[in-house]
Amino acid sequence: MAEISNRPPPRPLTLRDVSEASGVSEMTVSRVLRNRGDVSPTTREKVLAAAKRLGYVPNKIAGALASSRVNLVAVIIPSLSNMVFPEVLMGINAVLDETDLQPVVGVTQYSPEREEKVLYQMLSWRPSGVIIAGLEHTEPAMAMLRSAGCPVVQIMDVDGDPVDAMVGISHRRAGRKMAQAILEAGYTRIGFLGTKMPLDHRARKRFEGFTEVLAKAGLEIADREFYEGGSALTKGREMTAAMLDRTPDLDFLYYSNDMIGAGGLLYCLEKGIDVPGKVGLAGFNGVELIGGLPKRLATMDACRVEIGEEAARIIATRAEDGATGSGESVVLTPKLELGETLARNGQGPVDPV
Amino acid sequence: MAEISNRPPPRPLTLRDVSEASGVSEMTVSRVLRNRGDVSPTTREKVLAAAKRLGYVPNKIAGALASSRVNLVAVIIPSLSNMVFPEVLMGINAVLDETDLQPVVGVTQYSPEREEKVLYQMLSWRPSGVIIAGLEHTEPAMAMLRSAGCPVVQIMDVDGDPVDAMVGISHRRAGRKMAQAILEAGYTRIGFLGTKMPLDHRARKRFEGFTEVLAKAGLEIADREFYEGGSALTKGREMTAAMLDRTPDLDFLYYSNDMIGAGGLLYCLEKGIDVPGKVGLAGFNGVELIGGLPKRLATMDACRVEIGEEAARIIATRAEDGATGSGESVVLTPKLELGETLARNGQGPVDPV
DNA sequence: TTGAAAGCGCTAACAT
DNA sequence: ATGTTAGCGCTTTCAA
Repeated sequence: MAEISNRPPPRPLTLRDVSEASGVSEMTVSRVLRNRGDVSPTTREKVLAAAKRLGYVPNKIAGALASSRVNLVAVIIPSLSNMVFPEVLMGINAVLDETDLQPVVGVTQYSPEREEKVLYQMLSWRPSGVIIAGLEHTEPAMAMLRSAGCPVVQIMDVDGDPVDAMVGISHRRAGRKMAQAILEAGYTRIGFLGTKMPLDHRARKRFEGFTEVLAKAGLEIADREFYEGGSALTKGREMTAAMLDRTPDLDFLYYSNDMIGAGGLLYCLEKGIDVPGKVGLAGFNGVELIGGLPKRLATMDACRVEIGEEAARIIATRAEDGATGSGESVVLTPKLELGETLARNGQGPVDPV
Repeated sequence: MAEISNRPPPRPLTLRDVSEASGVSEMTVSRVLRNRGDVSPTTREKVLAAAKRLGYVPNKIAGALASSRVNLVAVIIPSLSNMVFPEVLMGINAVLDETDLQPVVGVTQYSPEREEKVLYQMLSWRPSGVIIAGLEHTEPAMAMLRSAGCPVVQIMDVDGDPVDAMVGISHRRAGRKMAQAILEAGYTRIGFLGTKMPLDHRARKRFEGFTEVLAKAGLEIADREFYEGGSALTKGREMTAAMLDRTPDLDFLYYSNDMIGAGGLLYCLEKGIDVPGKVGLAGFNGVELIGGLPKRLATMDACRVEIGEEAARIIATRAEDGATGSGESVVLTPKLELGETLARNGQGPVDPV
């Protein structure tokens, strides 16, 4: 029996190895492996067999350099700990899976400096597209986005001007709509509970829209509470307790996200507080979890998965078309869901916004 | 005033552009930009200034090809919709952030075929390391991992043999420990509720460990219920209702994850069922959310963040050392947390496992 | 249908 | 401390 070495070669295999093993030129091997150009079925088989037998994995680095085509899409998001962003990623994944594009995820922790670094790193791979959360960036980051040389889609927010394309919802409008619904239901002593995040522009815009409508009605936020870190559900509980203790005459609590809202809801139910009779509650995001709570929390869907899908679709389409389009703008409209925690005296708002 | 064009150049900038703009050789520019070798402070400044002024972003594709060094780490996980995996990613991110390594995430949707494809894609970028969930893979995937030519860390599970390194917990042991704790607390009519996932080997192993201990005590699972898709919290509610309805004499419900457990807990509390007196409950994972529930659910910490950190640390260390180590095996021990839902007659287990 | 030559933009290795 | 030369492993382009 001839001696056959099965040890994996110490050096990664190259096209040349496949070429020699199949007795066909490197060029033809390359053509077979990429399904480009005409190759006779016989040759094709020979090459495929050799490649498989050797366990050849093409080197995309070299391929990308030679063709200046890279199938990577840079995705830059602030965080992974808030399910909102993994959900956006799911949308992106779902669409890119149909193409040969690969998402590469960078996380900024809501830090502009980290965002700048991550963006620089990603651009140095010359990706086929950039999907980045938000419209606000440092000046250097903006400069990089402008001269990225590939489609750039800014997501989640549409209150502002994009560098190129954008996909998202208007958080200012979301805040306004919620305020309107609350006022129409007859609530007037309203508390706000949210994150202590000066750099979360979207939360800020929602808050601004919210207070704007209150102001028009001659009202102000009656109390407010902010948190940082920790389990959102627990924080929601604690903040709610603190606030109702401090300002007992509040009749509505507006939470900047569903998780703290859920915590607040559980707290109120435990304390036997009549929701939404005595106190109404609302959150933001429309997370799936709400359906499993004892009462469905009022919320507004942030269209997370859809945003990811649309953004990916823009990149994918431009990649196919050879970068036809530009400046696409997809404005999604979050649905207001009253659930069972926003309806005073059994009467909900009439026709919000 | 001289005419200065500020339009971004149509062609991406190269080292050569910086070289010409600064009057220094390409090689020296390269050295400055990578902080390699000795460069006089004067030259250094000139180069840095030119690079910044032009907005030069190095091309890592070319760099990687020339140096055969790639700062990418392939991370392959089954899903993003279960917070477990984003948490692992957070651990990986936290550690890699200290290095110049970049994680690239691939999602398999628990499909072995997709896993194979994703792995192939990632390996074609010749990453500096692979972090992949699980010990079970298709034969071709195993072959790829074996000949990856870089560190491979299999995570989450340690019940089996790794290709190279592994970091995780023993799910079989976790199942055993929980069963033991339940039996010691005096529960005997036990129902199991979990996902309908033949490909979730870790859930399967927990279940096996669990039933193994029951069997030794002469017991069997008294009822079982499986689900697929949908909101875990809601499913937990529904399955619990169905099971207690069908088998009213159950005194314990073991859930394969905390989210469905939380749903079950909320349901029981609403129905006024005495927990843990009439029915005890336990989940798995140790998610943060548990702290915000009306009663803390018994669970077992799956060490998610820590697993990510350790895995990343192995890759990072080997990347520094020039691949010294090999075959590292980190076995973490999940803490059993009895919470407030596993203690019959106010008496918890004595000394589990 | 196949092959040969010439780079892609950078860095290793060797001058100087 | 700086420059020169020769590739890295592929694909593009042109030729046969």
